[in-house]
Amino acid sequence: MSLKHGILGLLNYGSMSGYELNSVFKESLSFFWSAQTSQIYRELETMEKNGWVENELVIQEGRPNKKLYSLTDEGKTEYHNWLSNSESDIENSMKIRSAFLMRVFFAGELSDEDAIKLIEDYLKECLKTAERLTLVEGVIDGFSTLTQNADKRSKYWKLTALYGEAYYTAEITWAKKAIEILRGEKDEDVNN
Amino acid sequence: MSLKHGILGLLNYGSMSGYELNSVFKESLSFFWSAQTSQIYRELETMEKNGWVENELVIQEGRPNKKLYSLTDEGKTEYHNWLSNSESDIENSMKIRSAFLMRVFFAGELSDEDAIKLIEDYLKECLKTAERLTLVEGVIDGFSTLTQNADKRSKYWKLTALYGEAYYTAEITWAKKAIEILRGEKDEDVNN
DNA sequence: TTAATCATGTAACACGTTACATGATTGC
DNA sequence: GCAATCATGTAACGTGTTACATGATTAA
Repeated sequence: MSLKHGILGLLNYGSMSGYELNSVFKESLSFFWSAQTSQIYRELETMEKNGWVENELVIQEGRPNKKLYSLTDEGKTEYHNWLSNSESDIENSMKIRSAFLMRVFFAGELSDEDAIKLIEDYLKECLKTAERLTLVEGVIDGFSTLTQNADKRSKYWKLTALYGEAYYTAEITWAKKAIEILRGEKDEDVNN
Repeated sequence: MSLKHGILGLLNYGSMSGYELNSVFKESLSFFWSAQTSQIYRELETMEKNGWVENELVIQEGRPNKKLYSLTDEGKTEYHNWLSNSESDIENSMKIRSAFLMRVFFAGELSDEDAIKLIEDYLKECLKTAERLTLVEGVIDGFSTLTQNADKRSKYWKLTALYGEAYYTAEITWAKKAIEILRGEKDEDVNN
């Protein structure tokens, strides 16, 4: 149920329309929880049925009308319960889900060259992503000027950025080592 | 579509019933791609409609009859295409999806103590999981004696285990550092 | 002889993805 | 004046999760 709680968290910063929510989501939470636009609109409807949010229709000129969503008291309660009752999601957050690793698992079916190329392609993407990540701290500083209580919040935002760095560093280290191992074994074969 | 391809990969080792597939899946692929029993049965049906697998009903005594699934030529083709056309899934494998990180992002709403506890709980789970992982190499060695061509395959299986070690090591390092940072700032506050 | 678990699945619902629709406004 | 994109969504389908059903066999 994390998309719902991500939305609650953002609406807790202030009321927003679905469109704005979507943009803010993509600039912040999408780094560790991606979601399509259509999904956000659907979740908003469900959350409204749950009584977690309510909306006010804002009539606009020259552009489509919008629904300004805000948290209800029930929504705030739900949000704070989710935040404090840690145990629930942690087990799920332990799980790795990677189609790439599945391919590595089956890479014995490929030639050694193709297997090495597979990991090299992954390494390249990781390097790219890691580089993009260095820009995130800047975004955080920019975003934090938009909200009150910024110091306390941005401290935690930065911890998630730090996580990203640690994560991709580990991916890169592993990929390099894997390639080394595979190349090493290949050369041994050649020498025997 | 990775569940389908995981199933193709396992059936490529030999024909199996849904039940056996499920067990083998849980012992091997579930480490990086979890799936419910019910999902595996459904995917098998879809894959049969796609012409990727076919099944033969085996009548049994004293226990339920079973459907022995095996790959068709089309299924083999699909499997090898998936294995070699790397690009497709790599972008998706870049994505992090973690409800835990979402909580960290919003942890500014919590007291410092509760925020630290959140990360400590995560750290504990990571340590547990990392420990369980050391058992995996043994499982791999055991499993590899069951199949032909074991050397080449188990080399890649071990790379995925190596990945797991690198991954959880990074998580643990990050979590410890995060706790240190949060504690450090707390103590500074006390001293000012 | 009762509880666990083996071996097979089905049904319903929640969540995620892809593709499309509408009309205004801005940039070239 | 034409293309891009802003701002709002809907519809259909694919994937993942939860809960349940059946009857045999094995272990305490």
